[in-house]
Amino acid sequence: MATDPATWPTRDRILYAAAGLMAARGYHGAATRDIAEAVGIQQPSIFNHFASKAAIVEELFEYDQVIPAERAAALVREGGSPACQLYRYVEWQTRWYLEIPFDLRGLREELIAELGLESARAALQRFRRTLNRIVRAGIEQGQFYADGHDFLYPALNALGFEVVRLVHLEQALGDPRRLADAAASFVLRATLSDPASLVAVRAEARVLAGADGPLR
Amino acid sequence: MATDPATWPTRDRILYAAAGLMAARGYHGAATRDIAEAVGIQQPSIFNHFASKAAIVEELFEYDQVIPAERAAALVREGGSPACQLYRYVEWQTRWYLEIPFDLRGLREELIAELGLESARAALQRFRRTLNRIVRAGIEQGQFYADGHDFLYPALNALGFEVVRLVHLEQALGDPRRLADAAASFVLRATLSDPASLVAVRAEARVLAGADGPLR
DNA sequence: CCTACCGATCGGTAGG
DNA sequence: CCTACCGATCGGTAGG
Repeated sequence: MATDPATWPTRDRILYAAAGLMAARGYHGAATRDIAEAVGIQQPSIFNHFASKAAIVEELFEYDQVIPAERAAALVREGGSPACQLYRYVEWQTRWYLEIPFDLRGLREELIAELGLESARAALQRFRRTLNRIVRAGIEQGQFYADGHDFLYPALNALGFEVVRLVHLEQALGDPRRLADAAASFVLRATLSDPASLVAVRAEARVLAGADGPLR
Repeated sequence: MATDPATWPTRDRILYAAAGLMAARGYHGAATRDIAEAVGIQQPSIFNHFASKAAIVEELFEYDQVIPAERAAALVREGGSPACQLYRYVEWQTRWYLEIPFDLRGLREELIAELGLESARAALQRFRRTLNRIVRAGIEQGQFYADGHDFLYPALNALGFEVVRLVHLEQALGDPRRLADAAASFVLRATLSDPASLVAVRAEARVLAGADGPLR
């Protein structure tokens, strides 16, 4: 997809407009007429591209849940210490939300159950399992502080949210890699039993990722 | 307010039902008819207690923004090191969300602007200023890691969310004070330039709070 | 706190 | 991708 939404195919422009409006006013607050107006088409034309309003959201959850869950699982398969896996995931997540053009903050988890979005539900479950596995292994091996994991999942969510917020404020973000490292370091400082080992974790991650790991 | 919502005055039961439904389906997804049904009255009767649907939300923001902002400012006035102030605020916030009966997760910040809720807007601004002051002082004094503050505000929000989620899952939470300490410790480990100083920060907070500080 | 009801807006369909 | 339109539901009012 090109960087300027105005040049995109209608289908993608619908996704883009829907995401933005739902981020501002929530799923029920974003009317299909508002979405159509932002795209520059009439409201019923939306249903030539999507079977329903829920189908638009389902596709947005692909970016917000399905792909991140797959990536987390892939990073675990690539090995490394639990802290290294966590570091690499947060780093990847940050760069992911920086790269995609959609504002996904309107995608509250409750929508998955309300709209019956099966693939998103399965992805969320998979992601939580993967994260739990990393945390449990890290605690067993003494790499993670034993009590910190209660807040890890919401902390990850919050960092994702914050990155999206910063992107859509068009704030000066600086280098994506620097921001990704800052986010991952924040999480790991809160989680590592020995925060001084963060330097070693970062080095381990760099080796595993190679000099210039691709985003996807 | 008693612990069983069924025994409350109608006005409070409207607040309780509205909060719960908005947490599940968002502001626009929670219809006044749904709220009335949960309360056990007819839909138009709601407007005998509140001038509008927005007025219900405005009162809920009192618990979610106005009171926390006041408390943060009060804690700063009570002194102590910046880390101590931050620790005490997170601890208080956790106990606050554990104590109040409302599920406030439907109160997205964007609602404040959309509905023109002036007191909530002012409180949010005040809270952010207070938090920035603490963080700036902590960095200047070398107590906080200089790069961590980007993620502090969203991290605080996330912890609040998570506590509310745990409460409404009716999960075994154990001692509120233990959970409050865990939340505050999580934030401070991510923020302190020397995480080992957390023990000293905790001790400083205990002295300032006295043996048994009241919640309000 | 109720019944009766209002105009506005909702997601979606028919048919081209 | 459009116009015309549907039944359902929305927040809120009138009047008791």
